[in-house]
Amino acid sequence: MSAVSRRPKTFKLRALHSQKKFGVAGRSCQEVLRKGCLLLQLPVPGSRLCLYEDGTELTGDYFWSVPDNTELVLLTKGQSWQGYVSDISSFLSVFHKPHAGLIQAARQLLSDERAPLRQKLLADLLHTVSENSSAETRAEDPPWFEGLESRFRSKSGYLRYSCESRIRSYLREVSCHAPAVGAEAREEYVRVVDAMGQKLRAAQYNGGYFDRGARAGGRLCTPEGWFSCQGPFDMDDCVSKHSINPYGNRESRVLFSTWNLDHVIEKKRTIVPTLAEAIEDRSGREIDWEYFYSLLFTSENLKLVHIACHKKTTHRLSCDPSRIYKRPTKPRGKRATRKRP
DNA sequence: TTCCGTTTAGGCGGTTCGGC
DNA sequence: GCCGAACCGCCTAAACGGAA
Repeated sequence: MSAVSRRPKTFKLRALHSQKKFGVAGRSCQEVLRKGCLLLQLPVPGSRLCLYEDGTELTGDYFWSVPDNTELVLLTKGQSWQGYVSDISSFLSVFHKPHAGLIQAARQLLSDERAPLRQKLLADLLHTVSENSSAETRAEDPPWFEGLESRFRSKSGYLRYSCESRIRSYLREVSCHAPAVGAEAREEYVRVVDAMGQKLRAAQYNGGYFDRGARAGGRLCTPEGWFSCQGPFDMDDCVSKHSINPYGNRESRVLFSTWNLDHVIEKKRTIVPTLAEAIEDRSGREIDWEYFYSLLFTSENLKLVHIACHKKTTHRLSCDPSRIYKRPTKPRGKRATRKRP
């Protein structure tokens, strides 16, 4: 059947970033394009049609295979359209620096909304855009400090404290294990714990992990205070892309306390018993306590995870046996020889 | 008195293990 | 298989004690 004898194909046509749609019919791509340009008052040279759904360009071959009333976008020279993705992207860009009127409009929508899904989306949206993460002091953002002791005067200071507090509790737990260590090894165990304690104090209990003002590499967040979930202990990444900015508002601050610093190699089941056993069996060798320090207190073995990514099952991971004891230093005067692999 | 570091008590939710 | 106890993984708020 020739194109001339066929019934015209119908489309819903719109210009880029316009919500207004027009019905257009035609027997060829060129005819629809010509009519569309006339209707939308756009130049025909350089213009083209593509599917609203996914941005596929409508060509002559493809013309008759699309269903009637397919939605099209008319693009002029230099314009592009990737489908729904483009809509979501422009929607998000509006919220990057939201206008007060937009927040007001969203609040109004939420107050009238009854559908749970839309309520949830609007509430989440408002929660996110009403953050005041750039504020740092109590004077700049009093609601953020609600319920906190008066001694906390800055957000970074409080979050630093919160991290220090977590790390200190790890040290305490290691220390509490001393009575379980054999009498002969106990003294050495206490000495090792003391050494780790000194190093921790010098590092200010690694409180910088939660401090957005800490140097890059020493913190787990962006300079704005955004933390991303590092995923369960047995995965490289967080599939759900969890993220949070506890500096934003009080609710985020409270919610952040449910995030965990998860030991990849477990503290109580593995690291502490391994350390105790290594000290008991050391027979003259020197414990590499800095290796245990890195496992217990540093991001080398700690993952910041959303509560849903915190797996409480046994991790079944063990310490690296080659790093438990310090390597003996080679005697002076003899040149070290290297074994070929 | 205030500040600050540390300890204690308690909460939640998970797994493991042994008795029935 | 079910149930409860014990244990483990985290966390916070409140209390405590020493220093400024």
